[in-house]
Amino acid sequence: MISTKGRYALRVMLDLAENAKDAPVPLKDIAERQEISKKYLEILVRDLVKGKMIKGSSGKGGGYTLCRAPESYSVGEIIEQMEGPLKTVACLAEEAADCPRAGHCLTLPLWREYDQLVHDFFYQKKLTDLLAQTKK
Amino acid sequence: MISTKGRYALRVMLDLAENAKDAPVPLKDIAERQEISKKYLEILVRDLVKGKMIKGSSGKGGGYTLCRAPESYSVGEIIEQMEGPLKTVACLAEEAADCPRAGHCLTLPLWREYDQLVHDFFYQKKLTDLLAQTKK
DNA sequence: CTTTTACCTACTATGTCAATAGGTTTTTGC
DNA sequence: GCAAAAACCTATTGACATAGTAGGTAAAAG
Repeated sequence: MISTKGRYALRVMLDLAENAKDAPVPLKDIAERQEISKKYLEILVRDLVKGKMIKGSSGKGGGYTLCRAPESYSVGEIIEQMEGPLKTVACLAEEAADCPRAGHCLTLPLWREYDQLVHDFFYQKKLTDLLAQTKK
Repeated sequence: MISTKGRYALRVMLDLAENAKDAPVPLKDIAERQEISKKYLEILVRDLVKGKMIKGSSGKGGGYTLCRAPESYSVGEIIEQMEGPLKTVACLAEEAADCPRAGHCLTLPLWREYDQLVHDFFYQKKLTDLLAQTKK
């Protein structure tokens, strides 16, 4: 399950892409538009800043701006920034690399295939693909 | 993330498919082959029995047997039996059907598409598809 | 009537999620 | 230079799920 962290962060990114004219977008406005507690968004946004996906500027007239062009962000990288590696199954995480059953496990190929499917889906989807719907 | 419940249950089903000759397969044997605590497996197996996927018979010479032909079980139904509805995102669960943002949410179509992808993947995969690898 | 098996109830430690609360620093405009 | 507006920071909480463990009862066969 994709948690609110990832889902809200994606909405923040979309909101920034939509509402960035020239000035930074204050979190207060995003919170109101998205109907999400500003306090909670602060936490999420911090992770986005850490990941160099958005940039914050303090003070009056401040707010957040995207670091790159909207079409360059994949949904996958946003989700991974928020929730950690997009691993669908524990067997495929770093720590499980040494599973003694790996050689003959009947289910491992299935998880690999699934993991690949999910990864490809989210990394080929760009921020602008979601935005397109409104612009018509 | 798919939890151990779903993953272990799938392995139990595969073990049953592989080792069912004529007699029921005791859980003790499955636990040893799969290297999973028998005590924990008892809990998982209970859910499978409840879902009418396998049948248990008590007493000496007892054990578990599949209820249907192995090729008729999809991986999806096994996972859903163990972990509940295969919903990848809270927005798509029953309770969230009344989300006021649904009409103009930019992310909802993405989640729908993802959900469909996952659902199709797991429901088209049959138990026998995983088994095939050994039989060569 | 003993052994083997399934079946049942309860408990627990750990961790994550989804927030809330309250405060500090930075920047700009007046 | 000071007040307002914004980002930024630390800590805490309640609820829930996961991944088991423990100890027992019932049923069936030999």
